[in-house]
Order: sequence, then C-alpha cells, then structure tokens
Amino acid sequence: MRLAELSERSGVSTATIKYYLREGLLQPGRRVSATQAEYDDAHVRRLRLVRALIQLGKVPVATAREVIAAAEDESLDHHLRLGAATWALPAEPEPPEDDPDAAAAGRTVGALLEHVGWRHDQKAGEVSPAHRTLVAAVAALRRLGYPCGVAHLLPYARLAAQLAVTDLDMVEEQPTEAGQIEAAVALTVLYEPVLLSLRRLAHAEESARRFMDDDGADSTAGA
Amino acid sequence: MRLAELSERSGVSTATIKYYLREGLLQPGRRVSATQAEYDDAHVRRLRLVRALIQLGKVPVATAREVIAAAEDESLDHHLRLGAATWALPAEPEPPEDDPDAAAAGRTVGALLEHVGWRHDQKAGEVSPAHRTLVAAVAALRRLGYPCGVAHLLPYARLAAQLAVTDLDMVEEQPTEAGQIEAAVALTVLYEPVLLSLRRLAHAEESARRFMDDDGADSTAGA
DNA sequence: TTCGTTGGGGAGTGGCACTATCCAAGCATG
DNA sequence: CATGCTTGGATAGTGCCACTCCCCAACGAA
Repeated sequence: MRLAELSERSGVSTATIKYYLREGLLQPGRRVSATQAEYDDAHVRRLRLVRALIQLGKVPVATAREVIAAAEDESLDHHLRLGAATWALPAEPEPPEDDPDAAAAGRTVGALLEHVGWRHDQKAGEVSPAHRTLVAAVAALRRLGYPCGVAHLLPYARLAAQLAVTDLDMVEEQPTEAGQIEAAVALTVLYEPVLLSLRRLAHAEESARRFMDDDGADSTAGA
Repeated sequence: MRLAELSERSGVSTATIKYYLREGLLQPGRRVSATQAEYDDAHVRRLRLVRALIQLGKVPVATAREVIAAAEDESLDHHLRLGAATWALPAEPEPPEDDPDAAAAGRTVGALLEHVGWRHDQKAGEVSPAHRTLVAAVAALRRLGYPCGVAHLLPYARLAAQLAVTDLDMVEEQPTEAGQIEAAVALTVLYEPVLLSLRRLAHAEESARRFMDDDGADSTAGA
C-alpha cells in the first residue's frame, strides 16, 4: 500500500507519518521506484503502537525510537529485550549531591528493595531509570513531610509484584518471541494509564464511602 | 522573607517564582511597600508542592492552578475538594463518534465499574477525566489486539481499590481539614511515579525469575 | 545622595511534536 | 506523446509550553 493508504488505515496524517519515518520510528517502505514506496500490515501495526506510546503513554518521540530500537536489537537476549522498554524510558535528572532528602530517599528505597528481595534493577553498576524516579518521588514526599518510609511503600511494592505476575502472564500468551517483546513494551506503557485511572476512580469511591452519607450529602460538614 | 530568600529556601529561581505568581499558582506575598513583599513558610510549602506537582507529577501549569484553586474553594464540601485534584486533571480528547474500538472500550469499562460496584465517577451527568482516560487506554489496547476485557482489568481494579484504602488512610492521618486536602492532592499525584516505578522494578524482577537462570544467563536462548 | 537590590511586567528562548510548502519524479488519461 | 494530478522526500515554519531575560521604577542601607 502507499503512504496515503497507510495514513488512512492508521488514522495518522501523511505529514506525521513522514515525520516518524524521518525520526526512525517506522521502517521505510519497500522502494518501488524513485518516488514511490510500498507499505504493508506490519507498518500499520507498528504505526499504531508508536501512536499509542506517544499519545497515551506520553513517551517522547526520541524515547520511543530508543525503545523500539532496543526491542528489535537481535544482539540482546530475550530477558534484556523485555526490559528494554524500562531502560530506555526517560530518567529523572540526577539530584544535587548534597541533598539530604534525596540521600535519605535513596536509603529508604534501598531498604525497601532489600526487604522484598528485588535484585535485578541494576545493569553495569548503574541503577535503573525506574529506581531513580522512585528515589526522586520519595525525596519529594519527604520534603513535603509526607510519610514514605519502607512501611508505607511496602504495600505498594507488594501490589506491584502482583501486577507484574499478571502482566507477564499476558506477555507469555503471545506465541512468538517478537510478539512477546512487542507485548512487553505495549503492556508496560499502555497499562500505566489504565492503572492510574483505576486508582483515581477507586479514590473517588473510597472517599465517597468514608465521607458521604448514603444520600450523597457530605457527612463531615462543619467538622 | 523576601523573594530572594523564598527562592533560596525552595530551590526555585526567582524568575520562576515570579512566573508562578503571575500564573496564580502562588499567593502574592504581603505587600510591605510599593516594591517589596513579604513571604512566609506557607509560601515555601506551597511552592514545594507546586514544584513537585509540575516536575514529578508532570502536571501542566494551567492544570496545577485549577487543582489548587479547587482545593482552596471554600464553597465545595470536603469530599468534593478531596476529589478536586482528580477532576481538574487533563482529560483525553473525545474520540470520534464512530470509533468502534472506543465504543467497545466504553462498554467494557462500564461493565467493569458495574462489576466492582463503583458508582461515584460521575458529576452532573458527565464521566470523570479518569474514566475517559481509562476508556481511551482500553480502546488503544483493543486496536493493537491486546487482551483487555473485564477479566483482564478486574485484577487491576481490585488492586486499585486496595491502594485507595491505604492512600485514604494516609490522608486521614492529617489532623486539619486543609492538611487533608493538600495531602489528597499531593499523595494522589506524587504516589503515581512511586507506583509506576515499583511496577517496572517488579517487571524486571518477575522477568528475571521467569527467563533467567540463577547465574544470570538467559535460559530461553534459541527458544 | 548614591548605588546595589527588589519586585513587576513584557518580551524572548529553547524544546518538542508536528505541519505546511515546495519540488521533482511518477502514473494515468486522452 | 502531452497534460495534469499524485506521490514521496526534504526544508522550513508553527503553536504550545515552561520557563528566563531584561528593563524599569521604587526602595533602603552606607
């Protein structure tokens, strides 16, 4: 199919597809003449994935390219490629060396990982982007004076472990290795908005349960 | 204290503080003369919260203003103000009317909420931003052909419900009402990176458990 | 009085994700 | 073969956003 048809089938403008081609998010089509190229269903699928990563997953274009490149890198083994999405995702900037909250947060996170027995968040001696983000978030909570010790984080970690089991189950449903890699990327990123949305809906529900009468009035009025 | 000291204590440049003042994210200081104003600890605290929302929570400046305004709106009752953060957060654009994936996703989400018995995600007949985001994410997953029926979403919803309980417990630890509102905003937004980071770390851990030998080699090589 | 400092406001900057325009090479039709 | 629309590639421009720079008039300590 031609670029125009690829555009129509994916719902992405031709201008944007050309931009993605330039940025290397999409394989070039099979050149059929000097000024025409042929695209196939793989392109449609890839394009939909890229769109979903960028629009829903809020992944920057440059990062999406890294993720996809890592997922396609035949030199990495299966486990590493499954983790490629995680590693390529943007990391927080390194906090200032002398920030006591960041240092304390780092120790808290270390203790937490120790406690739950996770030891696979390192590669070549450096901690993962996820680890760094976690430290930054804990540091911010500390600065604001909110509780975020190991005891508070532990329930989150346990729930995350449960999520990982169901997520990996979904990945393993895919029959081919390439399918598993793509699924790992897609499910990692696209279930994030699902999870956050559900958490917010659950907040609304739980808040209503605690603070409202059955008839919908605020039962804490004047408190 | 003066603007310069506020800047030093919060680690935010004076230019940025002035920008936040202009944008209404921060109360103006107490004017002490035509060209000088006095700030206090409340400003430091608010500034740290704003920073955390914007930098870690990736909340757009305009949205942060809405959230803070809602949290301070005395005309709303307690429960509504606790939910203000959720409602002010940016929503996905409405999908095209005729998108079958979006329609199917909407039905799936409706069935899910029915199933878990959540009925508080509506206000004035419109669904919440979280609901819309959820529908958009499920639609994207469907388009890519990944499983996201009620059965797949249900474990996520149950875990979200557990999170909501621990989150609201933390909110209720705050002694004052204003403190509870601020905590609801801060914890809703700032625990999001915590949750996502932990999920990714858990993915790495679970993937290692499934696909690697004890000595660190990929046990699926050639599979 | 003098001169560095302060706060306010408008204009400018850089990054990002597109998007509009141009151009030459097809291909389709008469 | 001529004509005119389409295609793909390249370049430059747009709009948005989160700052950031700069200037000015008013302070206020020396």
